[in-house]
Amino acid sequence: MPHPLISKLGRRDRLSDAEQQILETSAFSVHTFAAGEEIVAEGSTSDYSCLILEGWASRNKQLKDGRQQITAFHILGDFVDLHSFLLKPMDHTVVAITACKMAMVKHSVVKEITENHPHLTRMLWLSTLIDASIHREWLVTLGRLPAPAHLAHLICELYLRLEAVGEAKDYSFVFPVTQTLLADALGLSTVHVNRVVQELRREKLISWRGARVGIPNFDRLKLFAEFDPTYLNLLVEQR
Amino acid sequence: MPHPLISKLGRRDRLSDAEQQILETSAFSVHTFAAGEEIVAEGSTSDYSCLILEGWASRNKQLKDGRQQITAFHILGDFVDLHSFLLKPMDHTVVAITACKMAMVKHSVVKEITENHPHLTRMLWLSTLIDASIHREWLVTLGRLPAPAHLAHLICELYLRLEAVGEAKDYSFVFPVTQTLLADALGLSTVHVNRVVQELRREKLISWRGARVGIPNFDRLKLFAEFDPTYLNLLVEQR
DNA sequence: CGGTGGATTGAGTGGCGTCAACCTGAGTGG
DNA sequence: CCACTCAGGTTGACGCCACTCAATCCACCG
Repeated sequence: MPHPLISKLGRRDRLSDAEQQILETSAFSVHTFAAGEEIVAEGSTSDYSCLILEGWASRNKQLKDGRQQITAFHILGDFVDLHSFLLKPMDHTVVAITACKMAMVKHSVVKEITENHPHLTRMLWLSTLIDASIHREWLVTLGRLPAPAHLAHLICELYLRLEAVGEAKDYSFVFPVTQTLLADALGLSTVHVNRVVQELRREKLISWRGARVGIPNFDRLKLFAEFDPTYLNLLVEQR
Repeated sequence: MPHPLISKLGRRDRLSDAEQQILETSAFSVHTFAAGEEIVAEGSTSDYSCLILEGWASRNKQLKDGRQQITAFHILGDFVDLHSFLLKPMDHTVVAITACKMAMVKHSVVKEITENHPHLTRMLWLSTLIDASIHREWLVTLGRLPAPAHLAHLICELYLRLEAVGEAKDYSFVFPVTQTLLADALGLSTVHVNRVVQELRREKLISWRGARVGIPNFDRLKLFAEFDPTYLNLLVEQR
């Protein structure tokens, strides 16, 4: 199987063989983390970044009273904390949602890429820009959409992102997130998330049994969520 | 006076004389925009980016019903849409809040920097990473803080950012934003913003007369807002 | 001196929070 | 094979934060 970051970036621009080669050999080791385990601590300064080979992770920011906000969900091929290459110290925690296999890449290797491989540098830069673009979309859905549309929007996004890396098809995917975590991502209470999930089920906008989410009619869900996939930059361009 | 982007980046790492020279000569022209004018349209694909030399701008995303969410405020030295260098098409609008003087930089110039000036490339990358870090902090304040703390947090952030580019001192700054715009940034209604502003005034956490905001006791405001400036990356580091 | 954008206020409503209980299914150990 | 545990999902009662609608006030300006 192809390297997940190569597939992910390859959806946005063509990578040369040499560039693919560099990415394939960039990791110095592969670590496994258990579900719930902290992968990167807030306030830490590391000299490597983590790329997901398997599993789901999230970026969390804690408040003083113990509540938290999830600012991103990450899946196969995501370079979760690539920004820690330049941003120090980390402004948030990275937590494994499921068991995760992560490729660890030294910052010195990233730095070497920026010194000698301008196009590949731009592609890595791009991947952090897409993260930022998703942050902006989340700001809109969090700030302005009612809770049901907000959840629907998140499901549209995750489906397309998963589909782009081959982890979803036929409008169905494995969603290993509890309603409690979902509440932290949507800025809601657990109780209200539960009611909103039931509403979407009742309206036949989604099905969700166990860990599997299904979307009976993607266009209807998109319309309901005012979802426009432009911000995911899923087009091949010269970059 | 020094070039504002040089001051901004210089707060995060040392720039060589050659790098400063490149930034100073990077603009192909300077444009002026009137207050309220659209600087960059959503959905457009331009071949240049804009750097603020004077004034305030915002990034806006519209909903179908005409409501909008502001995802960022930008001030002197901010490279507002540098990400459009790699991200196409634009996922949001850029609007002038006040009259704005903008330096226009061709993407071909940025690309040339990525080909030949790795450290400067990293510094430009850094500036987009700081934007993303601010987005994440906004997600937390929007999702989890009550409205008064949310507003207080925004005021702490803007004060420090303005102070870092010499546009604020002595805990006072010009804030040329109407309560309507503030509502769009905070994800609130105009009416409620008004009540929240009055609450902060009543509690003597801020003063706000005309366009000038004052902070009588920054530590109290920080505490009230749970504000921690780490995410602004205002420290000089090797990057 | 009327027009206009922005700030302010009041009344009524509803989305979402909190608290507290209860249900369900998967895993575990006797 | 069944009692027990426990995480996660579900439900009800009740209250508040923030919304909508609508009016009014104020400063500035042509």
